[in-house]
Amino acid sequence: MQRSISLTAKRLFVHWNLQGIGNPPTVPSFFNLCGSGCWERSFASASGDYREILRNRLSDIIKVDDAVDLFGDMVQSRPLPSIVEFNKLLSAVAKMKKFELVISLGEQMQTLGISHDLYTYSIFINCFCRRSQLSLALAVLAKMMKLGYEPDIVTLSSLLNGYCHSKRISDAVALVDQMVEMGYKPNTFTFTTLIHGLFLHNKASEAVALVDQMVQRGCQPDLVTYGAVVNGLCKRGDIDLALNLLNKMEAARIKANVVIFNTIIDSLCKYRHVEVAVDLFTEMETKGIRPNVVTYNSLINCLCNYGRWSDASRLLSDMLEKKINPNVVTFNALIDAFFKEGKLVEAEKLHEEMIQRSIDPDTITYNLLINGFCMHNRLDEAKQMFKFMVSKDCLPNIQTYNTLINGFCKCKRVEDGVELFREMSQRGLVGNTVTYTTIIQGFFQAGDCDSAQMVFKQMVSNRVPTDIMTYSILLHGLCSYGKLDTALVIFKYLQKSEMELNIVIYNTMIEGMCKAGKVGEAWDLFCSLSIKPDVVTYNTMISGLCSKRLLQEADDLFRKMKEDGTLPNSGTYNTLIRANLRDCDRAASAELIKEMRSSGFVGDASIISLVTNMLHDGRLDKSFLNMLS
DNA sequence: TTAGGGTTAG
Repeated sequence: MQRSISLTAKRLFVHWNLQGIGNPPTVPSFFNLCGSGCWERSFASASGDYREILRNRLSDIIKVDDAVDLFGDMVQSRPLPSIVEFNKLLSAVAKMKKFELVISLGEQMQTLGISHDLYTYSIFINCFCRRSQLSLALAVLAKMMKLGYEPDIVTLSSLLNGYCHSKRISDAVALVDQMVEMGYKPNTFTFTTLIHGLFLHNKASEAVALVDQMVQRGCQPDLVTYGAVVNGLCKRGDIDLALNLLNKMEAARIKANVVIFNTIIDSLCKYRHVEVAVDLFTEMETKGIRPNVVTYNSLINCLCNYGRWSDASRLLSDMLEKKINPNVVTFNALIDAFFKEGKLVEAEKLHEEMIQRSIDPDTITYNLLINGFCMHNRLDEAKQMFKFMVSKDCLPNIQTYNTLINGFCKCKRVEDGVELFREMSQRGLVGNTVTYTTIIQGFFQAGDCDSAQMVFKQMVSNRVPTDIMTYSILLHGLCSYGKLDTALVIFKYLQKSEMELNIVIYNTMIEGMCKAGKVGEAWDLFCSLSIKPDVVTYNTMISGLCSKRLLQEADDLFRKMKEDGTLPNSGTYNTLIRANLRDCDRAASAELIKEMRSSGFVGDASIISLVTNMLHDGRLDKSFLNMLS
């Protein structure tokens, strides 16, 4: 028996070496064995009372501080508690996800000469794996095996988790196969870990297939397995598959819990299937699963986003009736919704109500309030709220500053925005892509092209990542200030880069070229588009052609646009009508006006004044004006 | 005594 175990261990090493891991790294010093056996004093001599107290304290650990205190007492008590008690403590800390603390306590144990056992090592391996320190986990495993401890299915499942979290999904899959070959029997933990890993690496179909394979391999998926799969599917928007799983669970007599329902309901909300979400909400109640505050928050938020106020308010009362207390998330969703509806007073009242209900507003609450005021150009109130936030010891984060900076920039107060940027940096917050992009836009809007370009240069030299928004704002700014050549240099660089260009960028360049009179170049770019033009692209190009009096070409493009399924808008018609009027083509103009009117659009101010002028000098007759109104 | 998943707000 003993012989077969050590043989297995050896094969395991061969396996890892074959996988190219090489020799496991050196074990951290604290894992070196010292004084083995000498601390293996049992609790036999300790009084029953003491053991009872220790057992109670171990099972009562709720906070990290409790655990640390208990550890201090344990290492001081004589005789020392057994390794079993220490393991229980470490396990409790690991469950709080304080993996670093677990490692540090292990280090202290080693210093004190308390040696580890298989369970202790398994806990460490788990901690290193959860922290994505796979090499350290492997080092502990190597040490452990050197000491004669054979990894069990738990140890290996932890390690599997490490592979899954370390971009080594194919190695993870291979590890499970290897485990089977070596006589380990994968259980629900093993499979669930791998399924979760597959989702993490975007291998959803493999993950779903593995659920069925589990059954074939004599392993029934449990609630946790289904939870992992439902979550993975919902995140990708595969909600139908997630709903199918609910049925599968029912068939397997596994009762879904509220979190699983919440996950699906929230996805349904996000993917705009509100009615299905509400139905599922009713269904869970009939199935005896009580919705909680999260369920209500998802639905209320979604209904508010759709402007379905009465439905949202009905749910809110329903929630209160059922004695489910709204929390900070509920209030945040409502505050946001009120601001978006322009109900500033109501939003502020909600903030007051939170305080009355002793629900502490958090950073998100303040960010929403600040953003709400900024959206409605109430900069002073926004700034006041910012000060209030700071006075309440709620630390502003990068988003708080970005919101305020954006508010000031939109009001053409870019200098105030820059001042905030300085303040932010003094607080140790580093500007991100949004911060720089906002300020670049602010300078352009304030007419300061040079400063905008300077900020962009600074952004690049500070290695702040640029994104598609940065470039659309930069190119748009440069083009509108007549710096087409500079814009072209950047645009050509972008075309060669990895960045996936969107239609907005192309629209900007086509517009810039047309405005600079280079309609031919714009046309070439338009013809070379590898993505679908949108209504703005067509309008810009049509307008460019019209500016060169290429009315036939503009009309051809107008037809092509409709053939391609792009609906013309008010801008399309107005551009074409204006051009045809200027060209004195009354018949074409009249035709277009008719079509425009039947599509529900009207002539804009420039058309009206153009027609009026033409009436005065006799180029048009009165019937034209009648057609327009 | 060791291992697995998951929900809400900007």
